[in-house]
Amino acid sequence: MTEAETASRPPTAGEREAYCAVERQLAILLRRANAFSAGMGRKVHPELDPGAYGLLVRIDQSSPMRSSDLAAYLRVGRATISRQLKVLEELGLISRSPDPEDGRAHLLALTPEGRKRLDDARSARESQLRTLLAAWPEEDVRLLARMLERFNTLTEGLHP
Amino acid sequence: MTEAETASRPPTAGEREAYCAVERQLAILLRRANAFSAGMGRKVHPELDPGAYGLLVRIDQSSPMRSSDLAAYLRVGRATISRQLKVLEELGLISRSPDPEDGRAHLLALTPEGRKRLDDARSARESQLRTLLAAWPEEDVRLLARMLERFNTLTEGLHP
DNA sequence: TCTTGATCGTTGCCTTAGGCAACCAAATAG
DNA sequence: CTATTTGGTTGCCTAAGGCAACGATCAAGA
Repeated sequence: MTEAETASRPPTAGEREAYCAVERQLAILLRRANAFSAGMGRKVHPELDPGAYGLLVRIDQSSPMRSSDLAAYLRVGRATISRQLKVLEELGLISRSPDPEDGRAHLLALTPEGRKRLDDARSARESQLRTLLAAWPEEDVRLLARMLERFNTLTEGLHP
Repeated sequence: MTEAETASRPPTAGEREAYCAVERQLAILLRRANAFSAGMGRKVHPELDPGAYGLLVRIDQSSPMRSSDLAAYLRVGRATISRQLKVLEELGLISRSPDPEDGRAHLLALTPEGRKRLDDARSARESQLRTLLAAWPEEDVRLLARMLERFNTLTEGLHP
């Protein structure tokens, strides 16, 4: 069956039930996200707040990058990113150098201190997650990661 | 292997990689959660904001229930729940009747109007999700739901 | 070349969600 | 009958994010 057919025909009862289940579980997860993120990063250096963590991860993956790219990737306005980057720069975790090819833009990169803090935070979060998932076999952990990744990929190409 | 053994021995390289992958995908999902929720509920009646939706779902599942149960379930303070319930009551979507067995507590339930709005919101969100997941076979959608449910269950028994 | 429009980043002002602490009323222990 | 605990509400605070406005820069066209 093609994707177009899948999108155009009415859903079967089974499909409706499946979508509804995803929708319900996502609602729970997203609703608990705050407390969850807090628990995830509480052990880390307190100045590295949960919000900053996501920025550092992405900068680490794709530096050098510009702040508007970061905003688009995280589906957040440039204003939000700008404010959070200012804090990260004041803490010495990132550097903003002028883009040699575009006088308006700045290029972001982790400082050595930023990389160290990011590694600390990452292993702390990983350890929290390990505690939580201790009873799962490794294949299930991998499967969860793969399903989440596939789902995240779906939201990649949305640009509103 | 028992759960205790799993929790106590050091992780293998493969396991570390698996936890790290889950951690990374969760970070992306949670970071995009705001924009995602907004997109999910934008089509619904605007007075039914994304935050209220999660409350209505839970009240629908487990009514009659008390507001402190709701707070514990969603991992937020009683204050937050109280304020949001006040709005929902003013909109006529829920009723708060005194608990006959405990003079301090109130029992929450959906009003007919609340149920109607919830059904509208649910089917709108379900439809958005269907558009997003159109290319997935039904088994994969079910699998995603099941993995999310299993993960959410892990956070059920946490009481900080 | 100069002008017009688009883009990058920043800042000000606003709303919303949520936490903490104080409080009241009701229940329960002694 | 007091003392402590618990359910719910409210006041005050912070953090995150959106929108709009702005300055600076780039790009395209007359």
